[in-house]
Amino acid sequence: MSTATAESRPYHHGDLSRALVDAARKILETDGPAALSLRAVAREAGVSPAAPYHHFKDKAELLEAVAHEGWHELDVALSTARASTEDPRARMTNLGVAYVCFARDNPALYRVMYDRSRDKDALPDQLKDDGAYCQVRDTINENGGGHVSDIDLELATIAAWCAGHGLAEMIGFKQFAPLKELLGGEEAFLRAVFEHLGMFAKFTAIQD
Amino acid sequence: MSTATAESRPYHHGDLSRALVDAARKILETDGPAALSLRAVAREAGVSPAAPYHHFKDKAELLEAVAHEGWHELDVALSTARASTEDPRARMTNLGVAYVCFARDNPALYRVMYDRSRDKDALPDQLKDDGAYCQVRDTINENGGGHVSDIDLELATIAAWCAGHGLAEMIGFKQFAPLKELLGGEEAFLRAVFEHLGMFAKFTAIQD
DNA sequence: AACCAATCTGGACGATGCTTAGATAACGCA
DNA sequence: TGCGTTATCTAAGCATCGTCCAGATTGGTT
Repeated sequence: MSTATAESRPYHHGDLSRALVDAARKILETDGPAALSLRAVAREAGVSPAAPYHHFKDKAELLEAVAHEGWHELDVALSTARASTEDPRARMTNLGVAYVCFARDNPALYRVMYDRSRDKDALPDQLKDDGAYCQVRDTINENGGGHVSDIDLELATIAAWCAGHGLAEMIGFKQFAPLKELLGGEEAFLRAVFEHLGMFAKFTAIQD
Repeated sequence: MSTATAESRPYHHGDLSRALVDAARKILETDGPAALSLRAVAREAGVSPAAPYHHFKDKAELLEAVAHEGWHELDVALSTARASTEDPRARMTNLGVAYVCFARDNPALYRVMYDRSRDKDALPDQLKDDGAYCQVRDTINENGGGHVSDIDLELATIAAWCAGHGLAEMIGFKQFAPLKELLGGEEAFLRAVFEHLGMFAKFTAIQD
C-alpha cells in the first residue's frame, strides 16, 4: 500500500475528502475525464477503492464536489475580468472572453461542471444568487444604465450565458483554426465572435 | 424491422449494422445515454456481445454512426424551418427555434452528437459543405443581402451556432421554468431569447 | 480504561469494453 | 453440383469499473 503521493500514511487519513477531490482534479488535468474512475481517484490518494464511500455517497457526489470548486474558480476568473476596465461595453466583452478562456484552460474541469449540470437539468443554485451567472447579469445591467426591465435583463443574461457556453464548448474545434489564424490568434477570434452577439441592441436603444 | 427479439433468427443476421444502430437509438430514447452500453445494444438486437465488433471497430464507432444519423435529421429539421416563411429575419429566428426544439425532442441523441464531437474536437465535416451549419450561414447571408464579407459571415454563423447550441443544452434547466411560464410557454421563451441575439446588427447597418 | 462511532481494508458481485478461438453459413468458382 | 474461401456469429475469458459488505483499526468521549 502507501502508493501515496508522499510517505506512509496512518490508517486514518486525516482529510480524505479534500485529498480525494484533489486527486480527482489531478487525474482530470493529466489524463482527462475518460480516465476519471473512482478507483483511480482512490489509488491516487493512496487509499483502498472503498474508502471514498465514507465521504461521498457515490461517484456522482464526488464529481459534484469537483464541479463546485470549478464553478467557484470560474467565479473568481469572471470577477477579475470584470474589474479589468471601466468601459461597460468592453467590460462585457472581457467577461465573455474570460469565460471561454477558463473553459479552454480547464477543459476537463469545465466538462465535469456541465456534465453534472445536465444530469441534474439545472445549473448550481448558488450561481443565481452570488455566482458567475450573477456577474454576467450585473454587467449587462450596467450596460443598460439600470433602465432595463427585469424580464429583458434575465433574457439578455440567458442569451449571453448560452452563447458563452456554446463558444466555450467549441473553441477548440478544428474547423475554427483557419479563422483564428486569419484574425491573429485565438483571443482576437473570441473578441470578433462576441462582437457579433448584440445582447445590447435593445438596451442601447433604450438609452438613446 | 423484425429485429428478432421474438422468433428464431438465422445464424447470420442479414443487416446487423442497421439493426445495431436502430437498437442503440431505441435504448437512447427509452433509457437515456447512461444505459447505452455495447452489450445492451447487442442484447436489444438479439445477438451476442461480441457480434457488433464485426461491424464497428469499437463503441465509439457505433456512436459515430448514431451521431451521423442525428446530424442528418437535424439537417432535415432546419430545412423545414427555413422554408417556413419568406421574411428573412423571421426565418433566422425560426431556424434557431427549430434547432433548439430538435435538441429538446431528442435530448439523448443530441447529447451523443456533441459528445462525439467533443471527443474529436471537431464538428462533422459534412456540416460545413452542405449540412446544418451551412443552412445557418446561408440564412444569415440572405439577411445581409449578399453584401457581407466572408469573414463577417463566418463569424456571425459561429456566433449563432454557439448561441443555439448553448441554449439547446440548457433549455431544460429548472432555473428557466418560471421565465418560460411568464412568457407563455417554451417556444415563446425561445423566441424571446433569440430576440436578444443580434447577429444582424452589423448586417442591417450595412444594408441601411 | 473502556467503549463508541468514524474511518479504512480486503474481498466480492455484477456489469462493462474488448479480445481470442472456434463454429456456422453464405458466396464464388470449379 | 460440390468445395473452399471468407464474412459473420458465439462462447469464453480478461481487466476494469461502481458499489456493497464484514471485519479491522483508530480517535474521541466518558
